[in-house]
Amino acid sequence: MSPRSDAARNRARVLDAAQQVFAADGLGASTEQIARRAGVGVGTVFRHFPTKEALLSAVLAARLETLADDAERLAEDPDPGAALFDFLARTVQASGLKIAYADALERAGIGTDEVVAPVRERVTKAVATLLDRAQRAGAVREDVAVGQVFVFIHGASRAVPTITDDALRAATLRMMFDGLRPR
Amino acid sequence: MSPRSDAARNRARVLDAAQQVFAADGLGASTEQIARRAGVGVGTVFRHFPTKEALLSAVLAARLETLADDAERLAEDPDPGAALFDFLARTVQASGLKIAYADALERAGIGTDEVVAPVRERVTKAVATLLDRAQRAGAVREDVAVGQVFVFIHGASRAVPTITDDALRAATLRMMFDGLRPR
Amino acid sequence: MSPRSDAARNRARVLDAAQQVFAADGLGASTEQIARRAGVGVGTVFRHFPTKEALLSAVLAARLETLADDAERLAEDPDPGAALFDFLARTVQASGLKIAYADALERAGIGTDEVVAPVRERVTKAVATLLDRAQRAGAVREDVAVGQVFVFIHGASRAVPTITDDALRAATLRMMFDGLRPR
Amino acid sequence: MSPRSDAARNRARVLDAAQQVFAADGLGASTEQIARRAGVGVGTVFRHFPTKEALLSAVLAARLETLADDAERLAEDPDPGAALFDFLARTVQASGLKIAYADALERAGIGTDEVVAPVRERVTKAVATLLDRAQRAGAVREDVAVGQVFVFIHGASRAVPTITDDALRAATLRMMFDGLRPR
DNA sequence: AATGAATGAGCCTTCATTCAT
DNA sequence: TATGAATGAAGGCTCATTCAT
Repeated sequence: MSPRSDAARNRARVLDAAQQVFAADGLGASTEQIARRAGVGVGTVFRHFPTKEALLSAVLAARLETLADDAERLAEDPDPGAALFDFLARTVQASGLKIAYADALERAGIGTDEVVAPVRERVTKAVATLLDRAQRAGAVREDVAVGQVFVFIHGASRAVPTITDDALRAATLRMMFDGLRPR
Repeated sequence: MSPRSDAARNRARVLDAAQQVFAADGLGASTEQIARRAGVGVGTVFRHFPTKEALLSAVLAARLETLADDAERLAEDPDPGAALFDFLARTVQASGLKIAYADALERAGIGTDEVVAPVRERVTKAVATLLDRAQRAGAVREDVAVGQVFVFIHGASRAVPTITDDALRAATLRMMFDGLRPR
Repeated sequence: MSPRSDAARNRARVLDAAQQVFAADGLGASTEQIARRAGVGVGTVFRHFPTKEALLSAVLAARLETLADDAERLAEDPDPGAALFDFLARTVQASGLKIAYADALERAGIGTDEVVAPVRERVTKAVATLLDRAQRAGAVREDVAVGQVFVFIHGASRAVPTITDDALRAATLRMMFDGLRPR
Repeated sequence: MSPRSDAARNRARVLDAAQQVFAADGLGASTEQIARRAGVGVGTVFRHFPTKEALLSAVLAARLETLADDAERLAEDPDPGAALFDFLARTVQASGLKIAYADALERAGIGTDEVVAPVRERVTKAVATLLDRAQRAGAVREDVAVGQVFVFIHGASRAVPTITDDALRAATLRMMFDGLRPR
């Protein structure tokens, strides 16, 4: 909290706070609120992220970074089918973001910017690999394109977390992604 | 025409305008804008819907009303499986609301109020019937509950309309709902 | 002050307040301050003048309107020389605006907009007439162009009002404008 | 080089930068911007000039210092009339400050402080000498006081530099100062 | 002495809501 | 009942100033 002591730490705290607040209150949450949650002044938020959009982009990028990590790690899983569906489940269930993530995914302009674009490409590539392997293993329909997988993620991220019962939520998630399997 | 009917007409115009504006610009659209679109003053909007939330509720209720109508009509369809999936596709593809609808569905507080609750119950009942018949006909998994159907609707409404290519959108929709079918 | 009672009156009050406040505290004065002076809420200021620039333009336009009126009235004066110098003195001495007026005159972008442009043209024309007549009467150098007259006005408006002694201020003003006379 | 001279060099750089930035962007320019231009951190700016006002004063003082130098040098010119008018023209045309200079001159509080006061007195004295000599030589009206000369400088500094055409600007300047000459 | 991150007051602007007409 | 002007709380953002390093 002391000035200068660690700018990077503050940046991270703001990012964290933003993640939580956006998740809890939607993208409309005020910068003030985020600053409070991060334990810093508004000015600090704006110093690190000059615009609300920039903050949003950063949150989204951080989120996608994690996704990419997950996907890349799973690309080496011996069971390609399980790997893909694991990835999907983990992604949707991931604590925290939820709404903000999905919201951001669909907001025009966000996700197109220079901060997010590279990460997005990385995730896309990783998921494409996951998908390809799953298809070769016969665990996923042949006619599924990566873009569709992201639509599934988007939809599931939005809707499924609204279920509070753990078992039911898991079941619904599985069911929705079952649409990707061969019949 | 009597003042009574004048008022009724205005109410309808506002509701219509709200539907369009929310669909086009999101729930953040200003009341002013809705009034302009409806060709009335802001005051009139507030006379009919004392709060933005009330307006939202009314829009949602109207939307659900249509859904219920659809569902009830389809309940008499000779092919129960087709009936359910027709209903789902129609619901998601329905022009207009889309995002606003889904947004509203998940906003806490909305959909729980006295305006929406009854309609919601009606839709639920109608969809339950549709679902039950489809299950009896073997077109849908036995272990699906109505609640889950709504989660599917919610997710699909959010994500699928972001696809601009008509054929791809339809295919994705079908694929997602395929998760409801028996394997 | 009551809503609706007289929107036009409120607009005028805001304009008046803006004039005074800008004159007293410079163009940087806050809208809040202007609202307070006008006895209205900030929202009202923005309803009438959607932007600070718009308010500035309006103030400037109002000011120029008065100038144009003055100039046009004086164009019929039997003594062309006196007419021009009267106009100049009156313009500079005019209570109120002072700083804001001159500031606005030089701010790029302001004075070029659609609100100010027409009035500006009107003043220019009127002053051109005044100048022309004064030159024909031999009261002003032949080689003076209207543009230069405005530069004189601008400079004098800025500097002369800083003199508090009435007689000295008048004398200085006369002296400065003497530069326009034939030698 | 000793820390002493380091500090001195920095002070000068800041002053220089401030001069340029104020001239280019007006007194509203941010301290950050000035620091950047000077190639130092904001902290350094504030170490040397604890307040924006202090910085402004310093800039003004530096400017007046130059003026005083000019005036004192010209006091020995064999042609007293030419000397005064040369001084006036040079002062107004002086690249750099222009607007900021004039702004500062009229802002209450600035120019009255302990930093500026002494220099101001020095300029005043020097200009008084210049004026006196010019009057004795019959190049300037008898009834002109030093204060009025400064008002002329102020007004001309504000208005004349807005003219972009070199010849026209010079002519206008001459014309305005002609007001000081005997008729 | 220099640095620049942190701070928070303050600015412009938007918008739901009220209420005189 | 309809209207739209008025209101003021909030929101995003800027900037002078402080202070740990």
